[in-house]
Amino acid sequence: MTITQLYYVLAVAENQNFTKAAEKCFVTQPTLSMQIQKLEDQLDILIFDRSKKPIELTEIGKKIVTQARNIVNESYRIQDIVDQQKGFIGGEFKLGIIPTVMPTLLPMFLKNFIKKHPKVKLKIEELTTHEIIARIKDGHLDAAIAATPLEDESIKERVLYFEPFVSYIPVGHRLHVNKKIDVTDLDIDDMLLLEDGHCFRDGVINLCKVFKNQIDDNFQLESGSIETLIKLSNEGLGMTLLPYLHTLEINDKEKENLHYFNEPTPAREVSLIYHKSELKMQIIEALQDVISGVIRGAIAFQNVKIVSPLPK
Amino acid sequence: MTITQLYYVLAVAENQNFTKAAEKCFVTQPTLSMQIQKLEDQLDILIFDRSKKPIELTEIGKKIVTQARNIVNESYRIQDIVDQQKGFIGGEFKLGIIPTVMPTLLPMFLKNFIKKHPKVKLKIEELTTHEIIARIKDGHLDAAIAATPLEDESIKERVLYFEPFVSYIPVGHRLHVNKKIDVTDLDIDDMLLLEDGHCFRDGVINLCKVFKNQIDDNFQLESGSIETLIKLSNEGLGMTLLPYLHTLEINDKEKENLHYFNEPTPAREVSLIYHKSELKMQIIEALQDVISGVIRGAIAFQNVKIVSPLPK
DNA sequence: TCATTTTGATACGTTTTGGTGATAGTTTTT
DNA sequence: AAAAACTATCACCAAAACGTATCAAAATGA
Repeated sequence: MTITQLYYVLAVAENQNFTKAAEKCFVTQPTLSMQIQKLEDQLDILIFDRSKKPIELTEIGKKIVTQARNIVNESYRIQDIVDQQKGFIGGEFKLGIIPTVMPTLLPMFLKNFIKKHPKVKLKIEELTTHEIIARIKDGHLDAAIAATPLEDESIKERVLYFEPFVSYIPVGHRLHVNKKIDVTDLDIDDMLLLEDGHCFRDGVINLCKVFKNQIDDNFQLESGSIETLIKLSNEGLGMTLLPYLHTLEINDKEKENLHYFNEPTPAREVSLIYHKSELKMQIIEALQDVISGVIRGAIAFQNVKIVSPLPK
Repeated sequence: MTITQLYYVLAVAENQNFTKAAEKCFVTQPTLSMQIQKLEDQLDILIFDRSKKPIELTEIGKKIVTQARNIVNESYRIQDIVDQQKGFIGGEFKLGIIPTVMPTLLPMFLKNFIKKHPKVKLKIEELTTHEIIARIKDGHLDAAIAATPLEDESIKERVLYFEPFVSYIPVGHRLHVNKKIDVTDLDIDDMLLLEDGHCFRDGVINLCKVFKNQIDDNFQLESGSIETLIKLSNEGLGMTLLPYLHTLEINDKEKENLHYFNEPTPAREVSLIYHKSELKMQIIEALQDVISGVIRGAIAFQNVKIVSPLPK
């Protein structure tokens, strides 16, 4: 049994296809077939059920894949230990970011980070919290930036900042006259929401403390981007909530529609999250340093109250 | 990096000697040297400091060895998963047993176990609790039988039985007239003890609740075996305590010197212990089944009070 | 101090293994 | 029925792993 064989098994399990798996591993398909057969022979079991199309794992195959992932990940840690010892910060690093953080935070720290750590090959992907959690667990992401707390056993969190919610209330809305807004003023029914899947949406819903059995979904305006929410709101279709960093980028005219909350200001907690196995911690810590550095000064709120990003 | 290379590193780290390590791995010394060099080259570090004699691990080498042990152990688990799936109970199994349990318990279950599980190649070693803990942690033992609780994070325990302490009081001793003995009657100063390192000794000391600052060690009779303790006691050199199973094997004359304790009877807890990683659980459970089977009936005490086997 | 032993590294030849390309045999898709 | 997609198998090659013989350095010991 070799680490390579286990790696091949993982590739086939993920792609459900020998040919594609071979490409991902940069070897030919026969190589992969033979190595996996060899492993199966040695263990005297079948890992894959080749009669099913697409290929499936056998019962024991599933258990072996779990353990194989373990071993392969642990083997990466050897290089990690060496890097740590040498103080080397580099190599490929896959970072996920949720959509409502990506456009505002990324420009703030990316150049800084690349300049400070040129040897790190950052691969950044915009993903929902749900996708992020799955990919951190299966090793396809090294870390991610998401709203927390996630309450997930196998994921660790390092808080980066607290980002207050700000109301965006168009002229003519019943709340537009109020200078400051209180959480109790909110009504989920005239609130423009992001599409399902965005944790910011869930945060807003949690904040509104919906007591009704279900949200009235006969006519619920939803959008995929915060930019669109603002435009819809301008059209008089309702108010909406924005993450604080977004409010720094809207034009002066629109800024007049911003209404801050009474303290304690509701806010989301934005964290750097990563697998509990703590692989590539040097890079994770480097990221944390850079982001904390740029965010310091950008957000200066006291007395915030964290809103859960999870659908209840 | 291969699992084999990591295994070689472990062997050298343990033996502090390439030649001996090579023997243990059933390869020649150049093979081992080359593979380790190759790994060191790939990682671009030195794992061993070859200038020291005997050879030493470098700082980073120590970390790598820890991780290598991890990976190698986890790789064994693949075979384990397969065995479990097949219901196969076999292969080499290294069991440690503490000296005060070995002679009484081993004959009771060994034949049974071998008959029931002929494919298991049992390698049994008599070791102190201290040695057992170390060897379970470094993977040289698969499981052990010892007095518990051990309060060790990385070791799991499955209680096999509670074995009462029985007083052995020779004719002429001040307590010989008492039919039953109470814990409060005990005096550490006229008690014959096993040598240092035996957990049964520590159990006895704990039982005696020594309030004095230190045991009077000007003249303290100690012995390496319980047989000897009985003989010394017969010579009038003091009383001693025996584990219950030992009392089943002494001759009728000596049986008259046995005095049981008032309830709650002080007893030691004897458990099957193993690493928390739960490798070879099928065999461990098979062992537990067999031992529990033979012990049932052999010990029928209610109302026992467990004495800690750890030196305080 | 000088011979002997121990021990790790090196050189080189042999065997094993991991890998490729071509192709055959299935199953699925069109 | 033909084409496409996919995995298994075969022959072959290059690289890796391993063994034997040998060397150099350090430790041992007389």
